[in-house]
Amino acid sequence: MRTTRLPYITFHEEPAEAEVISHRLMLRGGYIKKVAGGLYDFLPLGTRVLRRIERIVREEMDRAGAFEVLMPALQPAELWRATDRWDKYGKELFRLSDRHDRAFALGPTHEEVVTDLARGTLRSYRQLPVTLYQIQTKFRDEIRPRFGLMRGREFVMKDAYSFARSEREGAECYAIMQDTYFRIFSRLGLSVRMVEADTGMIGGSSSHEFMVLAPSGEDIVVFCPSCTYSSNVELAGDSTRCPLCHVPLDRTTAIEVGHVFDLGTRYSEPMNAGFLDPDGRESLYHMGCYGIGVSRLLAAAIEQSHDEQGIIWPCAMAPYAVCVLLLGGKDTEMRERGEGIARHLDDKFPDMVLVDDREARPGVKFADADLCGFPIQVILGEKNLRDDRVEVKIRKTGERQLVAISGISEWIRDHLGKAGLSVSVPSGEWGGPDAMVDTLTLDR
RNA sequence: CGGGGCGUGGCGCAGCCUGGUAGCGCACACCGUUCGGGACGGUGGGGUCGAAGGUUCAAAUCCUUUCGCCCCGACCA
Repeated sequence: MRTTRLPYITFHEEPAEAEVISHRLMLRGGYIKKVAGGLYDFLPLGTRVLRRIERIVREEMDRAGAFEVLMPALQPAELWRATDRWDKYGKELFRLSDRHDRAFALGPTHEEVVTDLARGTLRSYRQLPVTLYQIQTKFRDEIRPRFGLMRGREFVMKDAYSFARSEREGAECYAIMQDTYFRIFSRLGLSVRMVEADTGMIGGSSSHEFMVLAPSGEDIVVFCPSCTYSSNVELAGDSTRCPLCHVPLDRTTAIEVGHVFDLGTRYSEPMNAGFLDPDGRESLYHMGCYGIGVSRLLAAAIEQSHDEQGIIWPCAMAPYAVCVLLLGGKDTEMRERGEGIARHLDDKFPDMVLVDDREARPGVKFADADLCGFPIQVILGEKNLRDDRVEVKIRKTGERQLVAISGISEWIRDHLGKAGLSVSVPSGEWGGPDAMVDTLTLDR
C-alpha cells in the first residue's frame, strides 16, 4: 500500500465566472468543476469534504434517535396534488413525465413522500414518536442559480421529518432537532446563529433558520444586542427596534445552512395520515421537518474561513487534516527518509493524511497546500531531516514549528485538537439552549 | 421573466470597429539547468473562433436567428 497521491487540479489564475470567494477557491483548489449553470462535479477533494460533513450529520442525527432512510428523488405527481403543492410550488418544481405520460417531479423536498411512507407503516401510537432522515440530492429549478454551491439546481440536503402524537410531543421533537443542529454546526467548526424565520412554501406554524454569518450571504438577519431576539428580515420586516426590549437592532448578512419547521398537521391532514391512539381512534401526526444544506455547507464554511492564500478548513471538514509536503532535493537518502515518515504518518492517522510528493518546486507545494486549506502541513525538507527534525505549519494561524522526528505523531495528535478537532462551543454565540454549551471531543 | 455583460486550445485573455484564413500568457509533454514560498532556457502537441443561416472572391471579424454562461432584481437548504 502506498500513500495517497492526489491529482492536484489547482489553478493559479482566477476563474472569470466566479464572483464569491468560496466559489473561486473551490474552483481554483480543485474541489468542484462546473458542468452547467447550477450543476457541478464534485472532484476528489470536494467529495471528501462532502463525506466528512455527511458523517458528522449522520452521527448526530443517529445520536438524536433519528433513523436514516432513503426515499426516491423521482416522485409521482399524485402525492403533490394531494397537498395542493403540484399547483402551488410553481416553476421551482422540476416536472417531467414518463413514457406513459404520467407526471412526476424531481423532489425539491420530501414532505409528501415521507408522509405517505409514515401513513403506510406507522399506524400505532406505540411506534411514535419517530424521526426519519435522509441525505440525498434535491432538485430545484431555481430562478437564478448562482455563487457555485451556494444556490444550485441540484444539491445535497439532509432532510428529516418527525412524526409525533401530539402538539406537545411535536414540540419536543422540534427542540431535540434544534439541539442537534447546534451540535452538528459546532462540530463542523462553524459559527452559527439561529433566527426566527418565515415558513414559506413548506408551511407550518413556526420555524427557525440556522445562519452562518458571512458578508456574501443572501439573507439578512437582525438581532438584538441586549437580548436573545434574532430574526430573518423577511419575518422582522422593516422594524428597526427589538420587539422585546425596543433597543435598535443590529443587522448582518448570512447564509442559511439549516431550517427547521414545526409543521403541525399541514401535511398529515390533507394526506389523511395518522395513527391509532390508545382508544383506537384515528389521530393525525404532528409533524416537523428539518433541513440542512449539506453541499451549501462547503461554501458557507469557506465564506467564514479563508484568507488571501486560500481556504482554511475547520479540521472536521478538511478533506485531509494533514498534508505532508515532501520537498525532495537531490539527497536520495534524505528523500527516502521523508517518504518513510510520510508512510508512518499515513499509517498512524488513517484517512487523514495526504502526501504531496510531486516533482515540483517547494513554492508550488506551499501555495497549493495553502490554497486547498489543509489544517496541518508537515514540511519535510532536506536540511531539517538531516538534523532529525521536521517543520510543521498550522494553516489557520500560520504558526510554524520545528519538531523532532521522533515526536511528530504526538505533535500532530496534540495539535489537531488545538487546530480545531476538539471544539468547545462558545456560549452566547447563538440564542440556543444552555444545555448545548458543552465541549465536544471529536475523534475520527 | 425584465436590465446589463460575455462566448476565440484545459484556464485567463488579445484580435472584431477598419473582412485576407488565428495569436499571447498560464497549464500540458520532452530535454537541460534549478530546488524552502507559484524558477529559467530550449523543443513540442493542442483551437470546425458557442451554433445555424446569410452577405462576400474571401468571415473570428459584417447582418439575422438561436443556444449557453455571468452579474443586478421577484425564490430557498
